[in-house]
Amino acid sequence: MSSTQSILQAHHLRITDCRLAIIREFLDKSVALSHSDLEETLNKEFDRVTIYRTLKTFLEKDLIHKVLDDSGATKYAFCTHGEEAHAHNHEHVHFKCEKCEETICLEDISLPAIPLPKGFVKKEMNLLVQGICEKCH
Amino acid sequence: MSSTQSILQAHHLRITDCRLAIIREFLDKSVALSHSDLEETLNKEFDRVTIYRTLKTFLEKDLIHKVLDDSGATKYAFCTHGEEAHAHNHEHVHFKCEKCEETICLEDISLPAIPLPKGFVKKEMNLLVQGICEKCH
DNA sequence: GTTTATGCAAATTCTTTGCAATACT
DNA sequence: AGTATTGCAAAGAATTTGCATAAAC
Repeated sequence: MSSTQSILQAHHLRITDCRLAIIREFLDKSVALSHSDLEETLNKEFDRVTIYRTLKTFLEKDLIHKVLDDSGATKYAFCTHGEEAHAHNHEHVHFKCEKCEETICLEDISLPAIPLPKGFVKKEMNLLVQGICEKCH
Repeated sequence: MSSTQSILQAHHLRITDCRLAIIREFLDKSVALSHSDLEETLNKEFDRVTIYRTLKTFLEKDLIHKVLDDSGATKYAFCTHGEEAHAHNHEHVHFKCEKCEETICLEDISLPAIPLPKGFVKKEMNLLVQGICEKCH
């Protein structure tokens, strides 16, 4: 059994071609992908609607998470953290290149505590750094 | 001449009712607003398309900036920083309440330097903190 | 008077929903 | 066999474009 298959099993999801293909995309590319990125790459192998539903399912099962983006398009990235180890890691740091528009996860960076005004409770933090990546320099 | 009018003049924009109304909204509410927020509040006083175009113009002239949001809707906030003083302030910290969905600017917080991988150049940073605000607690 | 912004219509794109057929366990 | 997933059609949002009219300078 392939590792992509066991990922689905671990999350109590049925093994289907579309789900396997989408997981493989995330693992191969290791950048944040939008619905339309997937639609293009999978080149009409699966219905647009199926891709929407797969992304929604993956989100609910915490296989992927949303990545903030200023373009309007919702992007997603695979949650690579081992489930147990980082189950409560709700802090994400991403870098988006303004030229190639690729967004990558900066895994190793942790955010400092942000002093919030009184009465505010933090649940999650997302930092998006924008600039030029090493490939486009 | 009102202050909203002089804001437009300072950015070399013609003074029109729609532009004045949208600026007033941002100044009054002091939270990040989406196109549909404005459409509702301005209650059909202006065409949907005109609001889109006004937001686009304001973005280009740096009167407003995009605020990251995980809902898919693009939100905008007024650039309150005095232009000269903070012209190069490309760091934004926002807090979004998961209950009331309001997003506010945390003006006074500055972000630490993020150690980027070699070859990466930072242009802008956006931090979105999500949780519960003091009103919804 | 010239230039720019607006409103309306219409075209695109993005996303969701319902339902019957199919695939998974 | 029973349940969940898929594909197709179609509906509903969100966003953009073209063009004639109206407003700003």
